[in-house]
Amino acid sequence: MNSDNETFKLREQRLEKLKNLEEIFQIDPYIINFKDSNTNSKIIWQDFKKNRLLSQNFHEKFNKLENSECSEELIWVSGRIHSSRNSAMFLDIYDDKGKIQIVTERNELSPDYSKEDLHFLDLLDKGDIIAVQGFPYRTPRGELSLKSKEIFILSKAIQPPPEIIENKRRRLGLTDLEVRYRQRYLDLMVNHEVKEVFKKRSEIFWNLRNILHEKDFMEFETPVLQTEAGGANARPFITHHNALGMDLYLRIATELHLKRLLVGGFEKIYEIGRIFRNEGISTRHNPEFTSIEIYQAFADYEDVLNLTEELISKLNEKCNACEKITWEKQEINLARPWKKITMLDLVEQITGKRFENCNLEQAKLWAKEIGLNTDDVKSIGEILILCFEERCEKTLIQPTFVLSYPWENSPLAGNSPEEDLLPVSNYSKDNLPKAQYAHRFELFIGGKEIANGFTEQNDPRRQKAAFERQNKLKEQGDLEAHPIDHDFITALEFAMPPAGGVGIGIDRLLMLLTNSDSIRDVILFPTMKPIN
RNA sequence: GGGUUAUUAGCUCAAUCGGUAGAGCAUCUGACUCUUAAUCAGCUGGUUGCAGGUUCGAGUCCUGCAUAACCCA
Repeated sequence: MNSDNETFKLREQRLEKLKNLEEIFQIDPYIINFKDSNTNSKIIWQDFKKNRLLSQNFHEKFNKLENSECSEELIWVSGRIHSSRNSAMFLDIYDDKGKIQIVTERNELSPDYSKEDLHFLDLLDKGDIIAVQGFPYRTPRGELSLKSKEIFILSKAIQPPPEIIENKRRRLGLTDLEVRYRQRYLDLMVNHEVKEVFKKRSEIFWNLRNILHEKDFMEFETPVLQTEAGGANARPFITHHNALGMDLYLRIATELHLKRLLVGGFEKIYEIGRIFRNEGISTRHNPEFTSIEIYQAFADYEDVLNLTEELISKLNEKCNACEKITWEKQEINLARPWKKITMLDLVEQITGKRFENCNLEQAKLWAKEIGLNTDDVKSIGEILILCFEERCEKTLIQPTFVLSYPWENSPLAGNSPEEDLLPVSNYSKDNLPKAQYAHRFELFIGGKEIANGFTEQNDPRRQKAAFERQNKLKEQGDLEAHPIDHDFITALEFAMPPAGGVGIGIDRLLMLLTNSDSIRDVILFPTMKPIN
């Protein structure tokens, strides 16, 4: 990352060793470069590929060896040198599954390993990737090791790795967050628990697909490049298509295309995909993140609510031993069934105000009593949402489904008000509909939104009205308001079956399941500003 | 967008009131065929994030910039 003298020197030292390997030992330190004429290297490489044992299998297979006992079976292992003790007599190498100690005996390696007062073992460095052929052997002190017969450098490290954690009490390893995120390979190389988090990430994706597959859901991919970015309220990224000579948006949701598939006749579908939202970066927000959206035809929000509960419970079973887990120092109990409460009741519980059977003036007065600014608010529903977001969300530590959202911020959900059928121009400040509730839920755990689902709006007239209302907000300067998607309205006009849909933020779910405080700890390469 | 804090050797960190830039580990050289944080001896290693300013003198004080973390909107 920098070009300091010391870094340069360490690099030069290693390049010198590399040169010695090449010139004195006639070894290519990147073994795949062997010449076709070099049959020896070719045979070694083929034999290694065929007979390599992973550390896990090595330990299982030879676990029975007694202290000082040496097996007669000749095997191959490989990995990165993490530590070298006693002039390379003991090398700890790590492969994907764990550690193997290599025991080398200088004098017993063939004469080829010593030339011109140089010993091959002295040209090995921490960070090098080597292959070792040898005999399984348990040292007198009791560590299962491999006694080397042949050692080959597969790939020489020109830069030293960061300090490797050997002992959690004393060594800190790589702690610089910037280096950990910018050069994640170093983080993975030396911080074993980081690797565990990302193994869990991979397993969760696998399990998610597996569970849905068993329920007859099909996975599809819909476009990332779109002429209108819809399906959510968020600012999109803009990109440019050269040949078409036009700007395109990166998607902010997968929703509207998946619902087109419901119109087409698929009944149980989902997409796991990358979503891009042009907003701030924080411990809970990365500009690109991964969501899963699931749609089920001839169903409603209750069906996908139950599916959500089942999915998250099962995923937790797969990666944690217990239903009681810890997140951000809070104990969270994922035992089912999870709490369900309407937004109206919840706001009443927390603030003592029930925003029902009242006019807008009264509602504003109550909101003011709670200490909320209602200057820009135009309806009771919006006040309710404000109270919920400002006063209630953070209190939802245990899994809670919040039900019945005001239609104002649910433009794609079913059960929109009758007034939606009126032309938009009929709305005026004094003629806004009273609060009415969409068939919608959001799941909160640890005070954070994890999932959002609803019965899908399938009335093209009401959907169009909702879009037009959003578009009006857009014209008034709301950058996150939903654009009108005429093509989607057309699709609805061909009739979409009643359906339930849910979206789950997978990165946040992973934060929960892996007890991570920052979204950057569950995303391999989080978005970072370039240096300079 | 606003506020707070941080940035010193390859790594992890010290440096009192503004007064010679320091340690451990790593690297390197050697000893030892011994280990598991191996050990022992020795040598290296610095434009203190960058650019200015104040001062006899700045790692330390001031201004700006860069990056990051945390908090707020």
